[in-house]
Formats: sequence, C-alpha cells, structure tokens
Amino acid sequence: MRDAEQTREKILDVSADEIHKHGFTATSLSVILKRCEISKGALYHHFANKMELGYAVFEERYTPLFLSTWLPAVNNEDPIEGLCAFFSEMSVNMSCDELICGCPLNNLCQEMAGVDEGFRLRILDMQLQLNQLISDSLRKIKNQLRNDIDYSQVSYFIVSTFHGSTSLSKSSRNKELFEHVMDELCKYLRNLKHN
Amino acid sequence: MRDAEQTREKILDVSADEIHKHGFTATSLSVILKRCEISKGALYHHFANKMELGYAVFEERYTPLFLSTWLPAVNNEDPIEGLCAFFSEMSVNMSCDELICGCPLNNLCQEMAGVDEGFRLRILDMQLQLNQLISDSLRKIKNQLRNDIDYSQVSYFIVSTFHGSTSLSKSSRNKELFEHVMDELCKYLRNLKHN
DNA sequence: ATACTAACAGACCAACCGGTCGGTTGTAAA
DNA sequence: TTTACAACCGACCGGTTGGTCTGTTAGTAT
Repeated sequence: MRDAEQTREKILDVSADEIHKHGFTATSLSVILKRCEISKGALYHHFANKMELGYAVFEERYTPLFLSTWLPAVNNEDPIEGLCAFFSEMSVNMSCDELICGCPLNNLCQEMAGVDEGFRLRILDMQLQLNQLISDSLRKIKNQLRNDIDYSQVSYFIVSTFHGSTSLSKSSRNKELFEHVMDELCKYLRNLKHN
Repeated sequence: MRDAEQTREKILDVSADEIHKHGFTATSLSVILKRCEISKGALYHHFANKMELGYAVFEERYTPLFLSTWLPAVNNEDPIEGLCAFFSEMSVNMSCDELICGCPLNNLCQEMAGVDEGFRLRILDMQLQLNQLISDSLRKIKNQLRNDIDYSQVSYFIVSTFHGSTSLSKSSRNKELFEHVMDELCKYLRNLKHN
C-alpha cells in the first residue's frame, strides 16, 4: 500500500482540473486514470462512482477555492473598494486561458444544476453563502451607502454580472469585453455610496 | 418523396428543443429520430453530421428567436423603459421551467464556445450584433442620459447581468432570485438617466 | 411506360462510456 | 512467520454514441 491519502488527493486534483476545463459529463475517467497513472480499480476504491467523485471535487476543491477567492475582497474594511480591487485584479492577473475557462462553480451550475439534484443543492448552498457574505459586508458600511438599497438583491446582482461576463470571454476569447464589464460593475458599486 | 422541406423543418424544431433542454452534446440523435418518427437515413440525408445540424439549429432557430425577443425592447421609443419592460415581463410571463432552461444562446455559449470554433464564431457574432443594437438604441436618447456613459460597455454589462442571472435560476429552481436581479438591473438602467 | 434520382429506411460499425469483479500486492498487526 | 486486509490492477461488460452503407420507395421528367 502506497500512500492511500496521497492517491486520493491526486485524483481530486486531476479531476478538479479536468472538470474545470471540460465540464463534468465530458470529463472521461480514462483520462483521469492516465494523468494520475493509476488503474480503474484504484479510483473505484476511493470513490463509489463518477457522481460521488464529482461531489468530492466540489466540496474539497471548488468550495475552498471559491471562498478563499471571494473572502479577501469581502473582508476589506471598505467592501466596495475590496470588490472593485478584486474585479480589477482579475482583469489584470488572470491569463486569457483561465478567464475563458470560467468559474468552476458557475460552469458546474450551468451544466449540472438542472440535471443532478446533488450538484444543484451543493451549488445553491454555495451561492446562498456567497450572497450572505457580500450582503453582510455591505451592511457593515450601511451609513456610507444610499438608503434605498436592498442588500441581498444587490449582492445577487453583483454575482450575476460577474458570472454572466464569462459568456463574453468564452465567445470572444479575449479579456477585453470582460474588462469592460468589470469596469462597469465597479462604477455601479461605487455608485451605491451616496454622493 | 413526402415533403422534404417539412421533414427538415421538423428535425430543426425537435433538435432546437432538445438542444435547448439538454445541451448540444447531451442531445442524442436517436431521441431526435424517435420524436420526429424518421430514420437515421433521413436525418443524414438532410444534414452532413451532428455539428452541421447544430449550426443549422443555431442559424435557423436560435438566431431569429433571439433577435425577435430583444428587438421590441430595443426599438421602444424609450429603450431604457423598453428594456425594463422586457425584463419585468420575463419575470412575470416566463414559466419556472422556461426560466430554468435558460437562454439557448447563453447555454450554447457556456457549453460549446470553448470546444468548437464554428459555434464560437456564430455565438460571438450574435453577441456583437446584440451589443450594437442596444448601444445604438441608447445613443439615440443620448441627451436624456448622463454624459459619462460608455455605451458599448453599458450594453455588455446589461447582457452579462441578464445571462448571469440564469445561474441563480438554475440552482434555486424558482423565479425569485431572477426577479431580484432583474429588478436591480432596471434600477441600474433608470439610473443611467441624469437626475 | 420507363428511367432517373431525391428521399428515406434501418442494419451495422468502431469507439467510447461508466461500472464490475476476481485476482494480486504491499504492509502492518499478531 | 503467518494472517488479514486495505490498496490497487486491469480484463471485461452492457449500453450508447455518432456515423456509414446498402437497399428501397416515391415522385417526376421524358
């Protein structure tokens, strides 16, 4: 027995990458096996089936990644500027390939939410969590913001725009349109403050 | 020879519906054949392969549908109110199932833009067309709008938000979150006018 | 009536999919 | 040293996929 835990981790790493790049359904187990240099028996020793592997990838890879990506922005003492910096940073630092690949959570949502209830509920939970994070952070600077704001609604709006911009990136294959949308999103965010 | 054109149209209708509901890759030719009550020979008489069938569906079904959906909103004498009415109407009139199914163009973009160049270019063209439509319509009421507006950027922002909201619908399986995002989008739109 | 061809029918195919299962191997406990 | 079992191997399976190919039929032009 080599290191079982290490095998499992490697499967999760490779699977997370493959699913991110090609989607869950299009991800082939045989490709995962080749990249991991393991056999089918090994994979099915660690995971009951492909679906369970997908759930594990979601919970043990995508969820932590997602939270660690958004948390710094939201925890900024000025969440508006935190979010703006986050969006701007993405425009600058993200490679074109990464951008086109899109957000793993959003991709999975588009592909699997309507097909599999297990994925749907996990994704929904993540979206609700993110909404809570953003709306709570905005409420903290309530006194700086306009008084006609529906915090939950604004948070959903922000995330929708962010995720929607990936469509533009995927079809245009460049950062330009994404940058424009992020720029406009920052304008919108700053406009939440009363002038 | 029964009516060949009618056969072709039926194939396109059924395929458009199947692709909309299950995505291009997950759409099975055998299902299309069953629903159309035709043989494989018939289908391959009219289309060279699955990809060409997909392109035909895009061009002859999705594109006209897409344009006829957005045009009335944009052609309103006040495009801002036209778009707001369009978004509100969608919240009210669309069934939950339709909503969850999402926009055919956006679905196809998420699934195929990164995989097939033929789809990507067709989708991109459609997105550029829509952007032109919206930004032109806004420019027409330039004198009513704030003077710091980047029209193309604003148009991309609007469409991104709209498409992004489908993620919320798909995971939550209800209209509520979609309605919130559309409501906030209308707020944003009306805020483009100088107070 | 005959010939020609568009329009279809459906058996067949290789490739691939996720999943199963009997067998092997390495390691740690007894 | 023996035992026990987790960890892993890989041949195999049924099912499905998109696609091909041979053959039939229906309509139309001559």
